[in-house]
This record gives sequence, structure tokens and C-alpha cells, in this order.
Amino acid sequence: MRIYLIFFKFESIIKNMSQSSRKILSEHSVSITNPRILVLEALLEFGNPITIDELQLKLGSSVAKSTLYRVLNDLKKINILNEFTSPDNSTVVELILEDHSHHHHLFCSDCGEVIDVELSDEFEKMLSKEIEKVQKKFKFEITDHRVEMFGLCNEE
Amino acid sequence: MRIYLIFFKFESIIKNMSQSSRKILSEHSVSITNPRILVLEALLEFGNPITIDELQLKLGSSVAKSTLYRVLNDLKKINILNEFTSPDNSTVVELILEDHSHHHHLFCSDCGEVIDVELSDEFEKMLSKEIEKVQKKFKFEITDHRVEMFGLCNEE
DNA sequence: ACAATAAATGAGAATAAGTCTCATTTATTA
DNA sequence: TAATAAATGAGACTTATTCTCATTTATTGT
Repeated sequence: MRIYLIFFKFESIIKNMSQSSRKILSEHSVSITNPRILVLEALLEFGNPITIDELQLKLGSSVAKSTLYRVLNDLKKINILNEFTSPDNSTVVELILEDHSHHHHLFCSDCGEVIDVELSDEFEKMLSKEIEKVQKKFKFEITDHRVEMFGLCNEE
Repeated sequence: MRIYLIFFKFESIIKNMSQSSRKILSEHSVSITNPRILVLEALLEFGNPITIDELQLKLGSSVAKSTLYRVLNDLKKINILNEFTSPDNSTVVELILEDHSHHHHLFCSDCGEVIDVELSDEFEKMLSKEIEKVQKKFKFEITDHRVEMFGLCNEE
């Protein structure tokens, strides 16, 4: 009985992933293709920033390497994918979903894990003020910012 | 007369660069070699974060490509070189000198320039508090952080 | 100052991440 | 459902970085 419940729950999550993926694509008027769905599903399923290596592993041979990179570039173009480099120089990729508000990143220097972190509104307000000052001082038009933290996760 | 003064001043700056480079190397018990001096001089002279491409250009054929990368790795090992990736995915490198206090980076998305930015003590204190919170929440031991800002320099 | 030894270098081969090409397949639309 | 445009797969290509190894240079003990 329990097993069935778990199975159904799992099924519906999977279905949702696929449907979410389709929805995301159609909302951005990007044609719905298998590789795009697979990549989106993998990203949704993982639900955290992920290295391209790991993503490739997850996808196995279901998506060609060239296609994977192409799909990632497509997602970047429609602004739903964020790409950055971790301290150990691997490329990390993460979906930007509406329901995720502005956030920052915490890296484990040991295992390479990347965690999304939200900082307090109070802090963000102060940061905005600092950015305002920097804009004036350097005559820059600052469009974005991020805070990165590095450390050890202390997990086995 | 003026020309001579300028010349001497220039000479002494150059001499200082070379001497500073030697000093830096010996202080870290790293053997003093020509390529290492040349790389350090170039970094000191530029005095700002610099891409590896630009650094290679500055050095011309005076330092072999393989040696340049080796020297940069040497400097990283003794913790006087900071390396990071700019938003356009080029590798940027910068000396960490004692007299430079903690700072952050401002990137121009247009021309690729990278500028060192210091934020207010007040802000840094608040950031430390936020980091403290994150440490507790995620059971991390946070050892370092950085703030990055992206925008346009509005220069021709 | 000099010889012996260890370390660093240069040149180019090797590797790996990411892009490109082009023939084939798939999605979209009318 | 056929016609057309777009996306894909496979592997060639590019480029940044590392590696190899024969030669050169720095360090050290005398």
C-alpha cells in the first residue's frame, strides 16, 4: 500500500516535471523538443545549481553533447538559465524560476556542492545603497550583482 | 630637464617593480627566476585585475605560454594571486598585496574591464553577520566571500 | 667562486571544454 | 498531412590549460 502511494507520488512528480518543462518552453515560444524537455527535467529534478559534468552524467547518452550545450545556450537566451563558474573552475548552471527570488551562492571547496542562499532584506537594501555609491564613483551603470561565499560543508 | 626627471622617476618605478618582485618571491621562499620576475612586474605594473590574454600580450615572447601558466600556479600556491572568471568567461588574475585591503569586483559587460571596489566598513560588518547566519543555517564553515557587480562603464 | 644537484624553463604534444558543420530528423503551420 | 523551417547527432574543430622531456638556470655547500 505504502509502496503504491510512493509510486503514484513519484509518477505525478515526474509528470509535473515534464509538464513544467513543456510549459516553460511554450511560455517562451521555444519549440518543444525532446532534448529540451530532458534537459529541463534534469534541471528541475535536481533543483539546485549543477555542474555541466553532473548534468551530462544525469542525461547519459539521451542528449548529444553538442545538443546539451545548444540547449543550455537556448535557455540562457530566454533568460531562464544562470551560468557561473565555481571556485574550482567548473561551470555551474541553474534554472531561474519566477518563484525563486533573488539569491546568492555558497560553495563547498571540498565536495564542490553549490547551495542557493537568500540573505535578509535588510542586507539587500544596504547592498543596493552600496551599489548606488559605486555607480556614482565609477560612473558605471550597474545592472546586476551577486554575493558568493566559500567554505566547507563538513559532510562526509 | 623635465625629461630627465621623468626618466629618473620612471627608472625608479621600474627598479622598484623588479625589486618588489624579487622581495615578494624571496619572502615566500620561491626561487627567483626571470619568468617569475617578469610576470610579477607585469602584474604590479598593471596594478589591476587582468585577463590572462592581456597578460600574455604584455609579456610577448619573453615568457613561454607553459611557463606563464606555471608561474601563475606558483603564485596561487603561495596565496598572492587571486584567480576568477569574468562574466564573459575569461580568466582574470590579480595580485593580492598586503596593502590592498579586502575588496570586491566591478565588471564591465561591454569592454571587459575589471575594477577593484572597496565597500564601506558598515556594509562589511553587516555582511559578516549575514555570513554568520548562513554558517549556522547550513552548518558550513565559511572561509571567504566576494561581492561581484556587473554593468556598463559607459566609456567609448 | 665553483661544482654538484635540484628546480625551473621552453617548445610543442596532449587534454578537455565548448563550438561548429552538415547530413538527417523532428516540430510547426497551413 | 505535406511543406518548410528549425533542431539534432556525430564527430571535426578550436582554444585554454596542462603535461612531457630535454635543456637551462638557480641554489647550496665547500
